[in-house]
Amino acid sequence: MAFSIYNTLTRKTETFEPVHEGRVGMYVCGPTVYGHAHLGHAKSYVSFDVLVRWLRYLGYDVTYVQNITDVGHLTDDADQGEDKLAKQAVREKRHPMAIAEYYTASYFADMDQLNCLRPDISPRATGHIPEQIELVQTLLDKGFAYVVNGSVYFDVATFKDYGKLSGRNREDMQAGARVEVNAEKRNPADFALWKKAEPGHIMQWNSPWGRGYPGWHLECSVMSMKYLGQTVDIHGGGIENQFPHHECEIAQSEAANGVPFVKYWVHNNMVTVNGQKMGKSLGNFILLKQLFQGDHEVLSRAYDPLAVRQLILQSHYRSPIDFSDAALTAAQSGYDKIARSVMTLRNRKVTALQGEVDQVVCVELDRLQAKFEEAMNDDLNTSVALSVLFELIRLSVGQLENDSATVETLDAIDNLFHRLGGNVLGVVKEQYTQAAENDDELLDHLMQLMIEQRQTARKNKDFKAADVFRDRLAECGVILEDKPGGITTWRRK
RNA sequence: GGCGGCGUAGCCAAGCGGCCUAAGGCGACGGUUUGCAAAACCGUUAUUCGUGGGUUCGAAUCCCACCGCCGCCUCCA
Repeated sequence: MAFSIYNTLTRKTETFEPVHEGRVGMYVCGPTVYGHAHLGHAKSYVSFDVLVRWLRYLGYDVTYVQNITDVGHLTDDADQGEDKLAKQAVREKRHPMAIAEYYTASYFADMDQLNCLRPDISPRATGHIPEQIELVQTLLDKGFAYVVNGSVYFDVATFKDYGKLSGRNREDMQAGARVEVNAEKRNPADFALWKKAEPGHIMQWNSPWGRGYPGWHLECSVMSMKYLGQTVDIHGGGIENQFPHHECEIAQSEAANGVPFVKYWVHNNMVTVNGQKMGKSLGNFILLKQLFQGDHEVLSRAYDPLAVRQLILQSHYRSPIDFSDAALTAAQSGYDKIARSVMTLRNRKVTALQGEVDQVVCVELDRLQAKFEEAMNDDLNTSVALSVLFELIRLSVGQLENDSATVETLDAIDNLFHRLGGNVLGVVKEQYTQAAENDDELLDHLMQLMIEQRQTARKNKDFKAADVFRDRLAECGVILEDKPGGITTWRRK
């Protein structure tokens, strides 16, 4: 069965066939780096990470490009609103590029925790200003754009396909227009390609039209074309970007190139928190760092990044997901079960006997792999794929209870955990350690416990036992030092 | 006002015309195990899919109506 994916452009699930056989170019709208990543980023990038991993599993040579938006565009196309990066820069009293640098590093750190593979290319918008100017010039030359007072706008009336992605037409939008009309535009639906910089605007560049900065749809078109060609196989992003962002990308790209910009548009759905849209003003805005540390009033504890990943994969990427403390707790329990089962299996391999692979187990493994592949091929049904992992656990448990299970049989099971749970879903780790993330704190507590036990022995004049404590700890590389006043401290050797 | 989605057990969630008297996870309950716990393991937990009609030999799955919830249409992943 071939891989099928839902294409927003055609509103159908289609069999996936890349433009060039065996190779896939995939572009995903990346974050604007003016703050730490939040739950919405997690859902989006975990979903696309699984898509990349699945394509690679299928044998495609994937080039995954995800931009970093390091120039904060205006909040709308009218001459109002603020540049988000500049705003944050003022708040933090740092240069906008320092802000971008800082939050880019933060973003990658969070995505690493979620076990998202790094994109092959992470191009920065500010590193592609010449290319963006070039595209604007092309559009002007071809008559799809016009200059007004140092700004350049795309003339929507010249592009007949405008609205094909989002199912809108210009008439409807004019009827329901809410955005204050920018007097410079010929048509309210026209969008900025290049904006004239106001005197106070920090991030600005020279252009044929004067000092200014690029419109917010431009960077994705330019960087997608530069690294992946005029027609990319997959362009992904959040559903909220379907209009106007992606619609505008299509318009400017196809007007310039005369060929389709994207073959498959893939959009993932949004997250809610406790049933409501996540928003800064609603008090339910959760950053990933807060989630991983349990540092938020709606959270009862810290959650393992991979448990969060598992929660995301439990539902479909095109369905909205509601994050709640209860949902996270449930996902954490499920994740712990997988981790413990895999650990138990791997530990057992050390002592198991050598021999033949159990053929009955093999047949079952083949069945599970087929079920997994079928689910993933069906528009990435990660929920069913994940359920296969739990079936695999049951199979594994059965073998662990069987004293004559061979290393080879256990290996075959582990191999499937590794390939399906690890390589594809990214919830099974390569290596598990008993140690917690915050080892130092744990160590402190354990040492305190040890010292208390030894104090009790000393109080009872059981110096022999007290010495055994000290000697055994010394063997572990820990030195105990008895200070005056009955205080005992410890240090590493 | 325009566009789109959703409503399946206590909770999350898959299924999208017959294999469904509906996966999987969490929780709960009963049992095995345990000095007691924890963990682990076994079992039970929806004859029914928001409500009411209709189409069909057959519907959770298609159509209509109604009720309820959510998102997008302004930057947002």
